[in-house]
Amino acid sequence: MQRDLAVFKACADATRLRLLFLLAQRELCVCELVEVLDMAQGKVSRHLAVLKQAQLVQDRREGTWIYYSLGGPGSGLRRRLVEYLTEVGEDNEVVQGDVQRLCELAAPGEICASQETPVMANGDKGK
Amino acid sequence: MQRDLAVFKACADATRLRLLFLLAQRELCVCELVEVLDMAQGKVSRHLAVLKQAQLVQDRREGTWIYYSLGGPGSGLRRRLVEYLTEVGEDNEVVQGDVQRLCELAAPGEICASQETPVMANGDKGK
DNA sequence: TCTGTTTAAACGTATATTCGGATATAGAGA
DNA sequence: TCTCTATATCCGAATATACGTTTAAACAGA
Repeated sequence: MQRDLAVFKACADATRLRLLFLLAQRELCVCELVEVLDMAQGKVSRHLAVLKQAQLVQDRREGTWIYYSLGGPGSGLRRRLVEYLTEVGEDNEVVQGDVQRLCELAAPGEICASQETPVMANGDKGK
Repeated sequence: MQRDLAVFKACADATRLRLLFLLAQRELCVCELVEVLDMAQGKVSRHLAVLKQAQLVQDRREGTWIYYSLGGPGSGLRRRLVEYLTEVGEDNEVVQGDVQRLCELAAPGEICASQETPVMANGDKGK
Protein backbone atom coordinates (compact mmCIF):
# COMPACT_ATOMS: atom_id res chain seq x y z
CA MET A 1 0.00 0.00 0.00
CA GLN A 2 2.87 2.33 0.82
CA ARG A 3 4.08 1.80 -2.71
CA ASP A 4 0.67 2.55 -4.20
CA LEU A 5 0.36 5.60 -1.99
CA ALA A 6 3.63 7.02 -3.32
CA VAL A 7 2.39 6.48 -6.87
CA PHE A 8 -0.89 8.27 -6.20
CA LYS A 9 0.84 11.15 -4.42
CA ALA A 10 3.20 11.52 -7.36
CA CYS A 11 0.25 11.79 -9.74
CA ALA A 12 -1.70 14.19 -7.51
CA ASP A 13 -0.19 17.38 -8.92
CA ALA A 14 -1.12 19.27 -12.08
CA THR A 15 2.47 19.90 -13.18
CA ARG A 16 3.44 16.27 -12.73
CA LEU A 17 0.38 15.10 -14.64
CA ARG A 18 1.38 17.35 -17.53
CA LEU A 19 4.89 15.88 -17.41
CA LEU A 20 3.47 12.38 -17.49
CA PHE A 21 1.22 13.10 -20.46
CA LEU A 22 4.17 14.62 -22.31
CA LEU A 23 6.43 11.67 -21.54
CA ALA A 24 3.65 9.42 -22.77
CA GLN A 25 4.36 10.89 -26.20
CA ARG A 26 8.04 10.03 -26.22
CA GLU A 27 11.31 10.19 -24.32
CA LEU A 28 12.25 13.81 -23.56
CA CYS A 29 15.15 15.67 -21.99
CA VAL A 30 14.64 18.17 -19.17
CA CYS A 31 15.30 21.20 -21.33
CA GLU A 32 12.56 20.13 -23.74
CA LEU A 33 10.12 19.79 -20.86
CA VAL A 34 11.15 23.19 -19.50
CA GLU A 35 10.59 24.70 -22.93
CA VAL A 36 7.20 23.13 -23.51
CA LEU A 37 5.82 23.86 -20.04
CA ASP A 38 7.49 27.26 -19.90
CA MET A 39 8.46 26.78 -16.27
CA ALA A 40 11.59 27.36 -14.22
CA GLN A 41 14.11 24.55 -14.65
CA GLY A 42 14.33 23.95 -10.90
CA LYS A 43 10.61 23.39 -10.69
CA VAL A 44 10.55 20.88 -13.51
CA SER A 45 13.54 19.04 -12.11
CA ARG A 46 12.01 18.82 -8.66
CA HIS A 47 8.78 17.33 -10.03
CA LEU A 48 10.69 14.86 -12.17
CA ALA A 49 12.51 13.70 -9.04
CA VAL A 50 9.16 12.95 -7.38
CA LEU A 51 7.99 10.94 -10.38
CA LYS A 52 11.27 9.05 -10.47
CA GLN A 53 11.06 8.31 -6.75
CA ALA A 54 7.64 6.74 -7.35
CA GLN A 55 9.18 4.78 -10.22
CA LEU A 56 6.73 6.26 -12.69
CA VAL A 57 9.57 7.52 -14.87
CA GLN A 58 13.17 6.56 -15.46
CA ASP A 59 16.10 8.66 -16.62
CA ARG A 60 19.08 8.10 -18.85
CA ARG A 61 22.10 10.34 -19.25
CA GLU A 62 23.47 11.09 -22.69
CA GLY A 63 26.38 13.48 -22.42
CA THR A 64 25.13 16.71 -20.96
CA TRP A 65 21.48 15.85 -21.36
CA ILE A 66 19.32 13.61 -19.21
CA TYR A 67 16.39 11.97 -20.91
CA TYR A 68 13.24 10.93 -19.07
CA SER A 69 10.70 8.37 -20.15
CA LEU A 70 7.73 6.57 -18.64
CA GLY A 71 8.96 4.00 -16.11
CA GLY A 72 9.90 0.39 -16.69
CA PRO A 73 7.93 -2.78 -15.92
CA GLY A 74 6.45 -1.76 -12.59
CA SER A 75 3.74 -3.14 -10.35
CA GLY A 76 0.11 -3.66 -11.26
CA LEU A 77 -0.88 -0.12 -10.44
CA ARG A 78 2.02 1.56 -12.24
CA ARG A 79 1.48 -0.60 -15.27
CA ARG A 80 -2.18 0.38 -15.48
CA LEU A 81 -1.39 4.06 -15.12
CA VAL A 82 1.25 4.04 -17.82
CA GLU A 83 -1.24 2.18 -19.98
CA TYR A 84 -3.83 4.86 -19.32
CA LEU A 85 -1.46 7.74 -20.05
CA THR A 86 -0.32 6.31 -23.37
CA GLU A 87 -3.68 5.06 -24.61
CA VAL A 88 -5.83 8.02 -23.72
CA GLY A 89 -5.82 10.94 -26.08
CA GLU A 90 -6.47 13.31 -23.23
CA ASP A 91 -9.32 15.66 -24.09
CA ASN A 92 -8.08 18.43 -21.87
CA GLU A 93 -6.99 21.62 -23.56
CA VAL A 94 -3.94 22.13 -21.35
CA VAL A 95 -2.54 18.73 -22.27
CA GLN A 96 -3.41 19.23 -25.92
CA GLY A 97 -1.58 22.56 -25.88
CA ASP A 98 1.47 20.91 -24.35
CA VAL A 99 1.52 18.20 -26.98
CA GLN A 100 1.07 20.83 -29.67
CA ARG A 101 4.05 22.84 -28.42
CA LEU A 102 6.05 19.64 -28.18
CA CYS A 103 5.42 18.87 -31.83
CA GLU A 104 6.57 22.34 -32.87
CA LEU A 105 9.79 21.87 -30.95
CA ALA A 106 13.24 21.67 -32.55
CA ALA A 107 15.73 18.95 -31.62
CA PRO A 108 17.12 19.05 -28.04
CA GLY A 109 20.51 20.47 -29.06
CA GLU A 110 18.97 23.36 -30.93
CA ILE A 111 16.72 24.30 -28.06
CA CYS A 112 19.24 24.54 -25.30
CA ALA A 113 22.62 25.26 -26.85
CA SER A 114 21.88 28.56 -28.58
CA GLN A 115 19.12 31.09 -28.77
CA GLU A 116 20.06 32.09 -32.32
CA THR A 117 18.62 29.13 -34.14
CA PRO A 118 17.01 30.11 -37.45
CA VAL A 119 13.80 28.47 -36.22
CA MET A 120 13.20 31.47 -33.95
CA ALA A 121 10.46 32.50 -36.37
CA ASN A 122 7.80 31.03 -34.09
CA GLY A 123 8.31 34.21 -32.09
CA ASP A 124 6.30 35.17 -29.03
CA LYS A 125 5.66 32.71 -26.27
CA GLY A 126 2.69 34.34 -24.55
CA LYS A 127 2.27 34.97 -20.82
CA MET B 1 -7.07 16.54 -16.61
CA GLN B 2 -8.79 18.40 -13.82
CA ARG B 3 -11.01 15.37 -13.39
CA ASP B 4 -8.07 13.00 -13.33
CA LEU B 5 -6.28 15.25 -10.87
CA ALA B 6 -9.20 15.10 -8.45
CA VAL B 7 -9.16 11.31 -8.70
CA PHE B 8 -5.45 11.09 -7.96
CA LYS B 9 -5.69 13.53 -5.07
CA ALA B 10 -8.51 11.49 -3.63
CA CYS B 11 -6.35 8.37 -3.75
CA ALA B 12 -3.27 10.10 -2.34
CA ASP B 13 -4.03 9.45 1.31
CA ALA B 14 -3.46 6.33 3.39
CA THR B 15 -6.84 6.40 5.10
CA ARG B 16 -8.71 6.83 1.84
CA LEU B 17 -6.76 4.01 0.22
CA ARG B 18 -7.75 1.75 3.11
CA LEU B 19 -11.37 2.80 2.63
CA LEU B 20 -11.15 2.01 -1.07
CA PHE B 21 -9.66 -1.43 -0.49
CA LEU B 22 -12.39 -2.18 2.03
CA LEU B 23 -15.16 -1.01 -0.29
CA ALA B 24 -13.61 -3.19 -2.96
CA GLN B 25 -14.74 -6.12 -0.82
CA ARG B 26 -18.36 -5.09 -0.66
CA GLU B 27 -20.81 -2.30 0.04
CA LEU B 28 -20.38 -1.01 3.61
CA CYS B 29 -22.06 1.50 5.89
CA VAL B 30 -20.11 4.22 7.67
CA CYS B 31 -20.35 2.58 11.07
CA GLU B 32 -18.80 -0.59 9.72
CA LEU B 33 -15.89 1.37 8.27
CA VAL B 34 -15.46 3.24 11.56
CA GLU B 35 -15.41 -0.06 13.40
CA VAL B 36 -12.90 -1.75 11.10
CA LEU B 37 -10.52 1.18 10.84
CA ASP B 38 -10.98 2.07 14.52
CA MET B 39 -11.05 5.77 13.72
CA ALA B 40 -13.19 8.71 14.78
CA GLN B 41 -16.47 8.83 12.86
CA GLY B 42 -15.88 12.40 11.73
CA LYS B 43 -12.58 11.45 10.18
CA VAL B 44 -14.03 8.55 8.22
CA SER B 45 -16.97 10.64 7.06
CA ARG B 46 -14.68 13.44 5.91
CA HIS B 47 -12.57 11.07 3.82
CA LEU B 48 -15.63 9.40 2.34
CA ALA B 49 -16.82 12.83 1.21
CA VAL B 50 -13.55 13.35 -0.67
CA LEU B 51 -13.87 10.00 -2.39
CA LYS B 52 -17.47 10.74 -3.29
CA GLN B 53 -16.52 14.14 -4.67
CA ALA B 54 -14.03 12.44 -6.97
CA GLN B 55 -16.79 10.01 -7.95
CA LEU B 56 -14.76 7.04 -6.79
CA VAL B 57 -17.56 5.93 -4.49
CA GLN B 58 -21.29 6.37 -4.34
CA ASP B 59 -23.65 6.33 -1.38
CA ARG B 60 -27.13 5.07 -0.75
CA ARG B 61 -29.32 5.77 2.23
CA GLU B 62 -31.27 2.98 3.88
CA GLY B 63 -33.16 4.29 6.87
CA THR B 64 -30.63 5.60 9.34
CA TRP B 65 -27.64 4.05 7.66
CA ILE B 66 -25.77 5.25 4.61
CA TYR B 67 -24.04 2.61 2.55
CA TYR B 68 -20.99 3.33 0.41
CA SER B 69 -19.70 1.33 -2.52
CA LEU B 70 -17.14 1.73 -5.27
CA GLY B 71 -18.38 4.28 -7.79
CA GLY B 72 -20.47 3.70 -10.90
CA PRO B 73 -19.39 3.57 -14.55
CA GLY B 74 -16.87 6.39 -14.50
CA SER B 75 -14.21 7.61 -16.88
CA GLY B 76 -11.27 5.62 -18.21
CA LEU B 77 -9.09 6.39 -15.23
CA ARG B 78 -11.72 5.68 -12.58
CA ARG B 79 -12.67 2.44 -14.29
CA ARG B 80 -9.07 1.26 -14.29
CA LEU B 81 -8.61 2.13 -10.63
CA VAL B 82 -11.74 0.34 -9.52
CA GLU B 83 -10.58 -2.61 -11.59
CA TYR B 84 -7.22 -2.53 -9.83
CA LEU B 85 -8.75 -2.31 -6.36
CA THR B 86 -11.08 -5.22 -6.89
CA GLU B 87 -8.71 -7.51 -8.75
CA VAL B 88 -5.60 -7.09 -6.69
CA GLY B 89 -5.30 -9.09 -3.53
CA GLU B 90 -3.26 -6.36 -1.89
CA ASP B 91 -0.16 -7.84 -0.28
CA ASN B 92 0.10 -5.12 2.32
CA GLU B 93 -0.40 -6.15 5.92
CA VAL B 94 -2.45 -3.10 6.86
CA VAL B 95 -5.00 -3.83 4.14
CA GLN B 96 -5.01 -7.52 4.97
CA GLY B 97 -5.66 -6.67 8.62
CA ASP B 98 -8.56 -4.44 7.62
CA VAL B 99 -10.12 -7.15 5.49
CA GLN B 100 -9.61 -9.63 8.30
CA ARG B 101 -11.41 -7.38 10.80
CA LEU B 102 -14.14 -6.81 8.24
CA CYS B 103 -14.77 -10.53 7.95
CA GLU B 104 -15.05 -10.90 11.72
CA LEU B 105 -17.62 -8.15 11.83
CA ALA B 106 -21.24 -8.62 12.82
CA ALA B 107 -24.08 -7.20 10.75
CA PRO B 108 -24.41 -3.36 10.62
CA GLY B 109 -27.36 -3.23 12.98
CA GLU B 110 -25.59 -5.24 15.64
CA ILE B 111 -22.49 -3.07 15.49
CA CYS B 112 -24.06 0.30 15.86
CA ALA B 113 -27.35 -0.13 17.69
CA SER B 114 -26.15 -1.77 20.87
CA GLN B 115 -22.91 -2.71 22.56
CA GLU B 116 -24.45 -5.74 24.24
CA THR B 117 -24.47 -8.11 21.31
CA PRO B 118 -23.59 -11.68 22.31
CA VAL B 119 -20.87 -11.59 19.66
CA MET B 120 -18.79 -9.40 21.98
CA ALA B 121 -16.63 -12.46 22.65
CA ASN B 122 -14.04 -11.28 20.13
CA GLY B 123 -12.93 -8.99 22.90
CA ASP B 124 -9.88 -6.73 22.83
CA LYS B 125 -9.31 -4.40 19.91
CA GLY B 126 -5.67 -3.44 20.38
CA LYS B 127 -4.46 0.18 20.37
C1' DT C 1 42.18 24.30 -15.69
C1' DC C 2 38.70 27.54 -17.00
C1' DT C 3 34.12 28.54 -19.03
C1' DG C 4 29.57 27.57 -20.36
C1' DT C 5 25.62 24.50 -20.28
C1' DT C 6 22.41 21.20 -18.29
C1' DT C 7 20.50 19.32 -14.35
C1' DA C 8 19.86 18.57 -9.23
C1' DA C 9 19.53 20.01 -4.49
C1' DA C 10 19.09 23.43 -0.57
C1' DC C 11 16.74 27.26 1.54
C1' DG C 12 12.99 29.90 3.65
C1' DT C 13 8.24 31.03 2.75
C1' DA C 14 3.49 30.57 1.23
C1' DT C 15 -0.23 27.50 0.59
C1' DA C 16 -2.84 23.27 1.10
C1' DT C 17 -4.17 19.19 3.66
C1' DT C 18 -5.13 16.65 7.72
C1' DC C 19 -6.30 16.22 12.30
C1' DG C 20 -9.08 16.06 16.85
C1' DG C 21 -12.89 17.86 18.95
C1' DA C 22 -17.26 20.01 18.91
C1' DT C 23 -21.46 20.86 16.73
C1' DA C 24 -25.23 20.36 13.21
C1' DT C 25 -28.41 17.54 10.41
C1' DA C 26 -31.44 13.70 9.30
C1' DG C 27 -34.18 9.74 10.08
C1' DA C 28 -36.68 6.37 13.44
C1' DG C 29 -39.47 5.47 17.17
C1' DA C 30 -41.98 6.65 21.58
C1' DT D 1 -42.55 16.83 19.87
C1' DC D 2 -38.74 14.70 22.27
C1' DT D 3 -34.98 11.46 22.22
C1' DC D 4 -31.69 8.46 20.30
C1' DT D 5 -28.64 6.97 16.74
C1' DA D 6 -26.04 7.54 12.43
C1' DT D 7 -23.82 10.70 9.65
C1' DA D 8 -21.99 15.22 8.03
C1' DT D 9 -19.81 19.59 8.72
C1' DC D 10 -17.30 23.32 11.09
C1' DC D 11 -13.26 25.13 13.68
C1' DG D 12 -8.42 26.25 14.88
C1' DA D 13 -3.92 23.92 15.25
C1' DA D 14 -0.43 20.97 13.33
C1' DT D 15 1.68 19.04 9.43
C1' DA D 16 2.85 18.43 4.64
C1' DT D 17 3.60 20.18 0.02
C1' DA D 18 4.79 23.44 -3.63
C1' DC D 19 6.88 27.55 -4.75
C1' DG D 20 10.83 30.96 -6.30
C1' DT D 21 15.47 31.68 -5.81
C1' DT D 22 19.95 30.49 -5.18
C1' DT D 23 23.66 27.37 -5.14
C1' DA D 24 25.97 22.93 -6.24
C1' DA D 25 27.26 19.08 -9.21
C1' DA D 26 28.27 16.85 -13.70
C1' DC D 27 29.72 17.07 -18.19
C1' DA D 28 31.81 19.17 -22.69
C1' DG D 29 34.95 21.84 -25.09
C1' DA D 30 38.75 25.26 -25.47
